[in-house]
Amino acid sequence: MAAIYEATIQILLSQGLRRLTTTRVAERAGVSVGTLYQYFPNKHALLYSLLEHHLNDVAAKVESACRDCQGRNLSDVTASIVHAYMSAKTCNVEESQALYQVFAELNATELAGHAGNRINSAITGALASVRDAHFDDLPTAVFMLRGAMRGVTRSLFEHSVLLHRSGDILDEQATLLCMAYLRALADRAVSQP
Amino acid sequence: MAAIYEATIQILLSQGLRRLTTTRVAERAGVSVGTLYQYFPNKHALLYSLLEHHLNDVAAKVESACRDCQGRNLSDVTASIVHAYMSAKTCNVEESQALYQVFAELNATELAGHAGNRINSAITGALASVRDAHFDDLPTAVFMLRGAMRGVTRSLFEHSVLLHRSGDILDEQATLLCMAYLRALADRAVSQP
Amino acid sequence: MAAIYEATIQILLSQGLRRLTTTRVAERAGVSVGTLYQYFPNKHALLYSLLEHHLNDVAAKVESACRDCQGRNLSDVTASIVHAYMSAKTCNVEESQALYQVFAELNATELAGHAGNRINSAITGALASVRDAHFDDLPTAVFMLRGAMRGVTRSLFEHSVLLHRSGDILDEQATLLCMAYLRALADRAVSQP
Amino acid sequence: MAAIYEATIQILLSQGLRRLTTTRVAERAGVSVGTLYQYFPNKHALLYSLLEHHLNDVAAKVESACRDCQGRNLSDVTASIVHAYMSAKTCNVEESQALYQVFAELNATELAGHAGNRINSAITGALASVRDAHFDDLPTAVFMLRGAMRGVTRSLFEHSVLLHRSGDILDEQATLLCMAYLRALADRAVSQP
DNA sequence: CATGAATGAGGTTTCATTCAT
DNA sequence: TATGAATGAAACCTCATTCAT
Repeated sequence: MAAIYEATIQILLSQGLRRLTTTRVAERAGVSVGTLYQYFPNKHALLYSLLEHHLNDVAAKVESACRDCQGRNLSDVTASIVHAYMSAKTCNVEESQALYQVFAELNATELAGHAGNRINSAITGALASVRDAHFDDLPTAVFMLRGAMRGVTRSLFEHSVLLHRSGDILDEQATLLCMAYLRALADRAVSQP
Repeated sequence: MAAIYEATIQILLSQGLRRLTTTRVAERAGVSVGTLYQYFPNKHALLYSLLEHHLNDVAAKVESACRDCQGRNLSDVTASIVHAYMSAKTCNVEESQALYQVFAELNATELAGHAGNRINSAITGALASVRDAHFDDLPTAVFMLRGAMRGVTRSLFEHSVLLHRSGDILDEQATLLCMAYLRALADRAVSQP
Repeated sequence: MAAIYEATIQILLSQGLRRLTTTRVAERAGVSVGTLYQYFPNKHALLYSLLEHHLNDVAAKVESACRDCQGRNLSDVTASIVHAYMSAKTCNVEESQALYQVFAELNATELAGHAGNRINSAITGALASVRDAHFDDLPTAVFMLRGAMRGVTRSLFEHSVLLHRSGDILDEQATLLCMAYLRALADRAVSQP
Repeated sequence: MAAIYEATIQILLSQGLRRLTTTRVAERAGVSVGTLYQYFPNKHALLYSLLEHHLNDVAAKVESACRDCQGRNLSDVTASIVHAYMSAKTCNVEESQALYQVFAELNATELAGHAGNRINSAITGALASVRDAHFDDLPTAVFMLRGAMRGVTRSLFEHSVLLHRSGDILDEQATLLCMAYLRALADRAVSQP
């Protein structure tokens, strides 16, 4: 089954979602179509499952990072979250990249919903525990944060050249982006009681 | 031809890219398939053209906003850019939403490349003209900015509920996000000469 | 479309329902599969339509015969009905024979229902109008009559040799079968008031 | 093996011949496909065997009834035969009903041939032994009789409501149908020597 | 013997595209 | 120029059958 996942990703990258056929996946995975259909009831389920795994991986990493930085100050917490998110996405570049197509095809809202909620909760918890800052409207803050990280990551994959650019610049910039925003939010909360 | 574009978007929204067939588009547009094929050499060209229009629209609006705020201070420039980008995306919600699928399907890098370059240039020019701030690494700053705006917008469309939320909160938050980032960058440039 | 019907019947006879594929039907009909699917939304619809036509033909012939013998005596009416039914089935031997398989496959109850009701009504009307006999329980009589004709016809097709046997013997025997039954029923009704 | 037969019938009734797969049969029977293939060389053999059993059952019951009424008068003999046939079919409603599909699929002529010959011989013998009647053309008489019983029974299963109707009416009517016919035949033989 | 994962030919259906009218 | 019936390659999926365990 790992072979099937792997094959799916390879084809997604080399031929695109449009040319991803169950037959081709099976062939590349070195099994027969019939075998593929014993693991997944249909093509949709295969893609769904692949995406689910990926999103859960990301969610797990973010959750873990958020647990580990509970109660620290804003700088540490933000850096942890951003790093966890971005490295989860970039540690397996091919997979991440391949899945963007799948995400658009599947009505991914539902799927993103589950993993998305896990991420939301984790980040919300972490931000609420920050020692040196307070946020009035956490849901909005978290929404903006995720949007920003997501967009930056997505753009990163499109300009794949940048991926190999002394890797940490973007991580650092993304942290700066998020931190500056959160600090601004927190300052506002203080000055507008 | 406007009818064909319109029909394409309708079908994209109601049936998804997967079920978008040239026959269905023609039917919905009230013309015959043959006619459709006189305007567009093939299906790909139709989608490509649709996306191109959209991206050029956005680029044009951002360019216009950037021209209008040349030489102003950071707050004004940032607010202008963010507002131009987000309102360009949200003024025609259905279209924007529908096109996400197309964007993923087409190897959009090429396409985004052209309109993308226009946007990059415009923002770069605007930021360079800002009176009260200076940026060492403009390309990176612009890259981050676009990524952030893009991600926020994308998330917005997925949680379509938020679209109807007292409209300007997100615009305002996005501006805050971008401005805080740019200010932080500028401050850094000053203190690390 | 006539070519498609014809091809379907040919294949049903030569290869059986099991080997009847849409591709084969199209090929034999001299059209492409695509064309077949422009006339019939799916395989089931093709078979259904074929069967419907046949059953309606039979129903029409029986109805016509029943109209023409209104008010005659039992002998004439019975002979007319039996002859109409059997000749409707035997005038197009191949078609009738081929359709037995289809009838079993489709949950034909529904289909037979419509044409079946037409036949029932026609026969009921004819029997009610018979001058020299009266029936207490017409529904049952009609049910038995149809069952008998049907079974005899069916057996006839299985022993296709008999089809070429001085054709009218079976028609005559079937008439005898039905008439004897109806006469017995009528006599009973008289003697058991 | 009884479990396999049973499972086959269940699936035939619940899903239809089209969805009857060896895997499904095995699963429902609580064995593995491999095991199923140790009892039956292939799917066709399973269905064939099932049908054969059924037809032999019917044949055996008719034969038995015919033996028991040797030398009686026409009424008794006819009633015996009809009752034997119809009760053989209705004692196991589900099985009978399920097998109609199989009968149509298999080129049943061959199969029906064997059991059919047994039934033919039995009925022929019984009719030949009747004390109070004589038939010139026994083969035809038997052919008609079987056809009539068969058609009535088949219709009965299609209108499954009727199955629960004070059970014996149809048995009685079928007897009436057959007896009237045979009596008419016998009378004719006498008057047309 | 029993098992059931693996096979892959073959079936149904869709759809981009053409071309005679 | 506009039409839309026809095309047929190619997609998804099923299932009878085998064979290593």
